[in-house]
Amino acid sequence: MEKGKTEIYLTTGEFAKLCGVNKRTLFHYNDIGLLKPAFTDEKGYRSYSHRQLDVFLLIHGLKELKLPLKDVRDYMDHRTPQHMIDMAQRELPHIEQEIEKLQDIRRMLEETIVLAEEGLAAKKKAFRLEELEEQRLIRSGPIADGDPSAGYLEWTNEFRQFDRLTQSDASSFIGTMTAVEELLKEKEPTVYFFVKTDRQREGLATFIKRKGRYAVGYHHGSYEQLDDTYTDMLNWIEEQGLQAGEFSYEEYLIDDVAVKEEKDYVTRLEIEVVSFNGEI
Amino acid sequence: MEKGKTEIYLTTGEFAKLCGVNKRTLFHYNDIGLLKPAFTDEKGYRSYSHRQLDVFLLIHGLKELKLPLKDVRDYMDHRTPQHMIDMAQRELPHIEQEIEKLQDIRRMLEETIVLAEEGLAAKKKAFRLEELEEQRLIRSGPIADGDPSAGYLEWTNEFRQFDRLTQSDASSFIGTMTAVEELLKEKEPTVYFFVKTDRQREGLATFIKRKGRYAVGYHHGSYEQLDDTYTDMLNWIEEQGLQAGEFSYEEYLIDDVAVKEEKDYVTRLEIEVVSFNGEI
DNA sequence: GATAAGGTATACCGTAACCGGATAGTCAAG
DNA sequence: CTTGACTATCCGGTTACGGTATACCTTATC
Repeated sequence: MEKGKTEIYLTTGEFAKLCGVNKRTLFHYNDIGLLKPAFTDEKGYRSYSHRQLDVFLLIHGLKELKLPLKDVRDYMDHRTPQHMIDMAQRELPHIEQEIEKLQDIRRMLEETIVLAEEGLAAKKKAFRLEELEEQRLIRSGPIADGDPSAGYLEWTNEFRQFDRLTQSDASSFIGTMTAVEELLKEKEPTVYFFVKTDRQREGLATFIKRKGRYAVGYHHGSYEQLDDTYTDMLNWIEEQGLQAGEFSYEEYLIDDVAVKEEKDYVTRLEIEVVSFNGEI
Repeated sequence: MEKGKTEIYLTTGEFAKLCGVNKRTLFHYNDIGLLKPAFTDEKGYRSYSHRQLDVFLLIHGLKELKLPLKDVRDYMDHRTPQHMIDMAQRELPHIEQEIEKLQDIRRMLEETIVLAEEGLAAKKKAFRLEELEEQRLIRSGPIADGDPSAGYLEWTNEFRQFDRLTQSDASSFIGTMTAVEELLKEKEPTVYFFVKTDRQREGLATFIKRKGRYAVGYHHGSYEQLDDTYTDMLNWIEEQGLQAGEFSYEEYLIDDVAVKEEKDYVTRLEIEVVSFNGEI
């Protein structure tokens, strides 16, 4: 029909299949003036050129990068090779961001699995000693009793602000630590929030959790009863001829994320331990 | 207030900021029963627990993986540690897929830039000789004159089907090749579509574009006039005391994707070249 | 050449996942 | 005790589609 070069024309259905989308999507793109068929015959039947696949793929890719179709259309309306180059160079960094976001999600899911598995395997009141490695923590300031949310918000703001600049390898899950001597006092103990991290971070308060022996146990159920398990653990430490060290740590293995009821929560407790002679 | 462990409560605005989303999103999640504040006071004021951030991040992450919120809610309604583990393990492969999709888009944008830049730099009718490396192509069958779309559709179907299994390092852009001897005949020449690839692929017809000397030139404008440029190029080859080889190749540097009008298209033409004695 | 199967365009309505604005109530600081 | 900044609720709007009904068109088949 055409005298020029090979041009292949497809019906809406064929082209939609080629693009891997619903036919309605192509109608929609036509309606908003984003991608029109190469031509439409007198009966209203549309014909897309095979070359328009590239255009569709570009649109589809930009949409994947969260560009609103309106913006894509604005580009398409004024497209020139230079605009194209500029736009592509503007968008390339967004791809990296999106990939890093996905990697964060992957880390979260992987960690969630690990925590949930440890929680499922946790035996009640079975305390033990473990040699733990040094661990770098990003730690909040002490959470005051009066207005705890102020300190928390301040810390998370700092933290997440930082997090958005330099991509984090930090765990997404928050734990808490407490001075052991405050654990069983009448008044509320001073606690610190932390997340684990691998790297040193300039400008964020980090804290080194000491390498050494820890008593490890699991608390099952509501956080209200944590004190009981702490008491049991401290007694157990004494029975072993040992002495509690400076800090205790809590990690929430199974919580809101994995179960609905508080009674099913599982929390991992660690208490630093020293021998009676005071050595670590 | 609470006698148990440190629990921090935040207003909707604070929690929204912590989550990095609009406050309305939290209302929405409440409305659809996905994430409810830890409690609501008698005046309707909501309080979210700081621990609910994890729940929000899980929801947000799953949404990023294109899981409908309805499905997320179904999970949340029946969450158990085992369901959580199963779900996370189901979703992890999707993350890889999403990442690969983004990498495909990156390749497309990068290639688009390269092509557009070459197109912008292309001088009209300035032919030259280039030594080109061997290039592996995934090539369609000959596109018949009678019903060209049949062959094209068959090929792209094979190709894209294959593409979805083994992740491609193929270029997204399609070129064409033609036997030189058919170029200037009266009837339509037989053309083949191709995409460049690096790897060998079992089960897909590949073709090796020969290493060697090529005459290279650019055609500006509509594809209807390609014949003219081909004629000029073939004449030029003769003037150089050379002879055209077996195949010619077309790559579309600037087309629909980068400009609106056919007159601004730029196409790169390559014609295989041999010396008069018949050597390559 | 009639028919049936399947494909097409138009029109209208519905959906998911929000966002914005108006209104009215609430709270904290000076 | 007022002022400014927050809060909840209600209503409607937005984006990017998807479903369905209707009527028309095309192709393969008998």
